[in-house]
Amino acid sequence: MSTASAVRARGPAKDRARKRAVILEAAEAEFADAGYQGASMQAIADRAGVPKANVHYYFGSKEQLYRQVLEDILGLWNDFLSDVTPADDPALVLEGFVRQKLHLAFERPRASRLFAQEILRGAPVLAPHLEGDMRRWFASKTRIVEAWIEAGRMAPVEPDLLLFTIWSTTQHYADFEVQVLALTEKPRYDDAAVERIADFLVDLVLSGCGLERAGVPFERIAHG
Amino acid sequence: MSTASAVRARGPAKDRARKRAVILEAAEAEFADAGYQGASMQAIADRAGVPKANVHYYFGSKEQLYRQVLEDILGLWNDFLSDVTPADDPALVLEGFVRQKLHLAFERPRASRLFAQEILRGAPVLAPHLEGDMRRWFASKTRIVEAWIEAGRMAPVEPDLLLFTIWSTTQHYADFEVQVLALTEKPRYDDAAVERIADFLVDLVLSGCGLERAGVPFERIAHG
DNA sequence: CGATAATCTGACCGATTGGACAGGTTTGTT
DNA sequence: AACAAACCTGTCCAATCGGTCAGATTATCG
Repeated sequence: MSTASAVRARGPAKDRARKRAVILEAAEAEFADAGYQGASMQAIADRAGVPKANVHYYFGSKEQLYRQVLEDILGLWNDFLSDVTPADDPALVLEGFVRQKLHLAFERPRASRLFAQEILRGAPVLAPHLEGDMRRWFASKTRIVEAWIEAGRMAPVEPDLLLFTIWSTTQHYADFEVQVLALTEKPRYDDAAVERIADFLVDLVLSGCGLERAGVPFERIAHG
Repeated sequence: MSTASAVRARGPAKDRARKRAVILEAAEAEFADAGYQGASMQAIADRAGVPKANVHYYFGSKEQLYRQVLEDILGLWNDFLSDVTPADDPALVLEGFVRQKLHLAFERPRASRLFAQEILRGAPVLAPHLEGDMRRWFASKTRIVEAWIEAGRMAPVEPDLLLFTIWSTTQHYADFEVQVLALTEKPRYDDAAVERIADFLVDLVLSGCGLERAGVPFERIAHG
C-alpha cells in the first residue's frame, strides 16, 4: 500500500492531494492556535515537515492557504440538518442537531476555534459565504421550525434565536475550552463530561420548545 | 475646564490618568479588531493620537499594555452577582444576570470580543486569573444554585452548565455579531432586537430551571 | 535514452515589527 | 531664578515577516 509502485498505480494526483493534505492539517493547527496574523508560514512549514517555499509552491500565498483551510471547515457544517423536512419529529431533530454539533465541537476543536476567530475579526474572508450559502441554509431551517410551530407541534419560540442558542452553547465548549476546564477544575474533557453536557443541553433546548425527550408529544405539556 | 490652571488645580495625577485612559481605549479597540498579534503599537498610537514612543513611555511593552487592557475588562465582570445569597429569589436573580450580561455584550462588544480572543488562544495571559479569581467567583455562584436546588426552589440542573449556558448565549451576540446580523439580514442591532433576544434567553433559562417569569413559584410547575 | 514538464528548495529581499535611547521640553520645588 | 524630576518624541535598530526566484532534482513520455 505504501510502496512506490502502489503509489504510482494510484496515479500522481493522489500523491499531490496527500501532500497538500499534510500542509492543510498543519495550517489548520497553526491558524487555530495563533490566529491568522499570529501564524507564520515558517511555523506552518515546520509543523508539516516541509520547506517554507514548498508551502508557497502548493498554495501560493498565506491568504489563499487560509481560505482553503476555512472552506474545508465549512464543509463540516454544510450537511447539518441537510435532509430535514417539516414532517419530521421536532424533538428528535433538535436532539440530533445538538448532539451532532456538540460532537463536532469535541472532535474538531481546532476547526471550531479557527472559525470563531474568523467571525470575531469581522469575517473578512467568510463574509460572502455568510450572505450566501449560510444565509440560505439558515433561512431554510428557520422555515422548518416555523412550520412545526404553525402545526402546533412545539411551543412558539423565535426560530432564529433557537438556532443561535444551539450554535453558541455547543460551540462554547470548543472555543472556551480553557475557561471551562479551569472553572470546573478538570484537566480535560472525558466521555462522562461530554455526555453530561449533551444531556443538559438537549433537556434545556427541548424544555425551551415545550418538548420532552423520549418522544413525549408537545400536546401533553401544552394542554396538561 | 481645559485651561492650564484648571488642569493644574486637579493635580498632575489626574492628568496622567486621563492620558493613560486615551491610550488604553485605543488599545482596546485595536486589540479587539486585529487580535494581539495583528495589533501594532504604531496603529494604537495613531488611534490615540500620540507618538508611538509615548505609548511605550506609559506602558512599557506591548504585552504589558495588553495585560492592562485585559485586567480593566475583567473588572467589568467582577461584580456580576456579587451580592447574591441563597435567600434571594432564583428567578429574579437569573433573569437579572442574563439581562445584565447581555446588556454588557451590546454595550461593550469590543471588550467581549477581546476577552473571547484571549480565551480562544489558550488564555496565555489570563490563565492565572482563570485559576484564581474567576474560579473562586464561579465556585461561589454554583454553590448558591446548589442551595436553591436543595431547598426545592428550582429544578435540579447542573449548576456549572447552567452558568456556562448563560455565559455562552449572551456572549454570542457580541462575539458573533457579524454572523448574527448576516443571517438575520439586519444592518445592526436595534432596541427591539435586543429586547427580543433578552426575553427569549430569560424564558429559555427559566424554563430550563423549571421556573417562570413574573414570580410564579417553582412549586406550581413541579407539582402541577 | 533524450527531452520536456513538474516538483522542490536554499538563498535572498523589501517591508514591517516591537523596542531602545539620546536629547529636548515642561513641570514642580526651593 | 535655578535646579531636578518627570514627561515627551524623532530617530535608529535587530529581528521577523510573506514572498520571490534561479537552479537542482525527479517524474513522465515519445
